[in-house]
Amino acid sequence: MAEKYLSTNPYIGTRDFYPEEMRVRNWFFSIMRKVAESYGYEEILGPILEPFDVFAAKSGEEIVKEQTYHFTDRGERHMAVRPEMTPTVARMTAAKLGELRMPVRWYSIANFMRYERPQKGRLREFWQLNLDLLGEKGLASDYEIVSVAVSLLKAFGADESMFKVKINNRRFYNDVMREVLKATPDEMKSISKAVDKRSKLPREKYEEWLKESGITQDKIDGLDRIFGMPLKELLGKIPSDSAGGRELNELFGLIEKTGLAPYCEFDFSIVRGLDYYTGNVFEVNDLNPENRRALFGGGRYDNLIGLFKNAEVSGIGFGFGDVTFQNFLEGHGLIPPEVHNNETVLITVFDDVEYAEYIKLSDELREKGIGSVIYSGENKKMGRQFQYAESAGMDFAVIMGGDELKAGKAIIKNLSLREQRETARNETAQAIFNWRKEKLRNTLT
RNA sequence: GAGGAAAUAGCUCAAUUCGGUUAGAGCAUCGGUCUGUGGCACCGAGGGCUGUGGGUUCAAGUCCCAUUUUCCUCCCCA
Repeated sequence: MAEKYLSTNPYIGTRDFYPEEMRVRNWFFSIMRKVAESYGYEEILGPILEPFDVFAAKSGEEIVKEQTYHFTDRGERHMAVRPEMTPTVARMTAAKLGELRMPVRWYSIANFMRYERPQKGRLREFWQLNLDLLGEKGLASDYEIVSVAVSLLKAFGADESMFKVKINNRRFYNDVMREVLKATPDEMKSISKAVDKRSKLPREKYEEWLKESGITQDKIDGLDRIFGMPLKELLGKIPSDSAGGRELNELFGLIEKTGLAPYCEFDFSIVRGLDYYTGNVFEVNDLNPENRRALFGGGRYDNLIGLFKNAEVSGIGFGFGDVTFQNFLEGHGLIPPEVHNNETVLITVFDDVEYAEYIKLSDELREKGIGSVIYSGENKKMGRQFQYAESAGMDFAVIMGGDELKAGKAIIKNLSLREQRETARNETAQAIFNWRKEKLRNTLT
């Protein structure tokens, strides 16, 4: 027999956002927006569906073949639910190449889907801040992107003990593999896959993995020597005209002269899964041992626009997922308690005041930009009314009983501080506004 | 795609080695003590086909099979 009712569970790997969850999400995305805009980035958005081919060309085999939700529409078009934003950004840039003034600084906050087995820090539907700088090849833009990444985390109160930006370069990586390790293109592929595991896997397993791919002990030892070398030494071992080496060297030159040095480090194991990266690539890691996942991943892509137009527009950017980020915030205790409140005022009610008076008060508050709700429970004990307000996350209550009404006054009560102030009835909105501002100042200092 | 663990009230968990009356508690919710100041106390109430479907048995929350979901690990990645 069929089940009597439909399941209330959201689809596997997706989440419902109730007000409580939505508040947290809105809070951190609004801070991200401010940071992005402080660097001159403008918000964009694209459709959730793109032609399958937009992703097929460059996103990496695994993502497209195994993890994309795709289907044929009624017009026989092969469509995919976006698993990432960058191809859409490339398409949008290519579409308006002639009229866009370069460089373009864009960001978006959007949801994506990947058909995967959900686990810690990874779901099937996730949201992501995506930020890209297009049309500028110089290292200043690489630096800027790293700087935005660091600023984003610092805006939440994170410091260098909590995260690390790990930087490498695709071209440099290839040069080192070829010149120092003398690896063939085939070997390079297998090594790339294993490199990521080097620090995570037990040593024997790591070696076993490599040997299975036909990598000799000689080369494994060579790899170890490479990983042991600081960037400067490695740079000395490859030809001085290596573009990747120069890019990496210049980027670190800037980083060392500015405030970013404590947050960044060179890490030869950062390769990134997406196929379209060409130059500098980076990953931001949570240093909390409980949340060993990359918070961001990003890098430079030189050839993506070329999919759509015969033009060379280089871009650099990153994606910053909400699932791992929330783990990051929770893990480091960076979600302030006020986030769980909303700015709504409860108007408490008394039987010795006509209900119409409360409607008038509520309308007045709304007109002045203060959201309010009139208490509507059966039980009108004051304690009950306050409890209701607090559990609903409201920050203020207004008390206007018969006595206050006669005197032309009202009492505003800050629910979290449990303090109250008397105000003239017609200045209620202003008084709440002022008190909220005080509160904000206190939390900022 | 591979492996492991789990699923009992809205939430967190109980339910006596080996199946045995009517499946309990805390928290939360609602009502009351108590309509002028909420985090306390006391009293009371509602809420369960024990994830779903089969099977074994006189008897299943408990044992077996399947299935779904959740969590974890791997692959991969944000």
